[in-house]
Amino acid sequence: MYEVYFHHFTQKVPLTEAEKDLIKSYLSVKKIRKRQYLLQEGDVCKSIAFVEKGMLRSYTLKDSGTEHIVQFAPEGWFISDLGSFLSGEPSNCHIDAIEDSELVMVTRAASDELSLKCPAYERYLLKLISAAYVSLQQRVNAINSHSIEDRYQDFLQKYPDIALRVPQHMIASYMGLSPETLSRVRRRIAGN
Amino acid sequence: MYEVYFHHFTQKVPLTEAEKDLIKSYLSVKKIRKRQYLLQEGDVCKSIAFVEKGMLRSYTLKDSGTEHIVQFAPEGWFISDLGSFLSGEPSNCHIDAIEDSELVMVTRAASDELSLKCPAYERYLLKLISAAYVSLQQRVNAINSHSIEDRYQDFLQKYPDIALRVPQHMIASYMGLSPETLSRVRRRIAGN
DNA sequence: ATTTTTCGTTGACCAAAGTCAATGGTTTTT
DNA sequence: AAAAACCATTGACTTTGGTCAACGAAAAAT
Repeated sequence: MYEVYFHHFTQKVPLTEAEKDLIKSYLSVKKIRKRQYLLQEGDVCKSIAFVEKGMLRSYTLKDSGTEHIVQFAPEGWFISDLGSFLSGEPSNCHIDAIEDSELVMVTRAASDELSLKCPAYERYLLKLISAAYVSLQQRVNAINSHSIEDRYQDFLQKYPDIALRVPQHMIASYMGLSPETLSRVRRRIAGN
Repeated sequence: MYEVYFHHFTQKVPLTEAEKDLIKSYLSVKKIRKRQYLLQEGDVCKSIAFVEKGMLRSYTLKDSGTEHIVQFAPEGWFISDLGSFLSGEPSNCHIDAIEDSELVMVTRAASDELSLKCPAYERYLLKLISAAYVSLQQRVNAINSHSIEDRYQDFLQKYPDIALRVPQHMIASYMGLSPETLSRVRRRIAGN
């Protein structure tokens, strides 16, 4: 357990064995089955989940019942509703497992205490969130300035693993498209 | 000088006078005139700029020459190309001043050294970027799940100051719309 | 093994947004 | 004060993507 987590961690910030043990004492492990919720709309998001194995997604539901996928999280990624996690307000999104998964969980309390006791942990968090911010900003910019053909091809190139493991209508939802439109985009790309 | 900066800072993280002085010694001030560049495509982004006064924007240019505004930064906000700042790679966006502005600048080297010497500084950075991440995520979600009417009204409500100080075609660009479309949206909203 | 459900694709049609062009009002520059 | 540049709006037309409905294939449930 924790292999993927600490591998990811030490890629960003080096750790002594003592620090590793300290951090470990604040973590917990959670297994979750496909289709099971990690968070439901209205709950306060109390943890950040790091994915050791499997894949999760977060999404919002419109009144009409339509899903809008915010994020996919395969192995080596984290998932949470940071807005709710940081503010303590109820979340307006759902998180569930797309595959049977294993997670490393850090609660808000644990994270705050670790931040004080262990500068390396806070540094890791900063790098984690900075990277997430940068990639979100690229996503917004692509939405505003690239064709959906380009955006779909970028998605395939950037997340080939996700593309293979997830049904296409979820990718459409992530891109803000109807499944029919994504299907037509694929045909156009294939046939040239 | 630095009033707005430290006001913003201490809202998020408390500071002793000693810490304040230490941090001050790593900052510098920059004045920039309307239309002047802070960063151009191809440059490496070497600083984070905090806006004391005035307003800046970051944007990308498509081959066709069309601008796509990534972000506005009025007083109390920071602006940078974090991707380039963190990686040291050349930026693919421009930053310029929409109004005559005064900035507090932190270079990458200063930021790294401060992070080591002053935990409060690193904590501030974490909060700053976390907040930016949360608001970006809300933006992506709004793009994928709300009508442009709703998005425009949200923009007006969330950033009334920006809406008043910036020409409408820039807001259109920020929202990924043509100026004509935004104009029609406004008419529809007004006349209902 | 058979029945359901889920998925991706396709067609026909409709609605939304982009493009192009023109206009008139501001603001800036000179 | 006049000229130039910029800006928002509007109309006509085109393109793009959404919606609805149907179909067949594959996967999951029974």
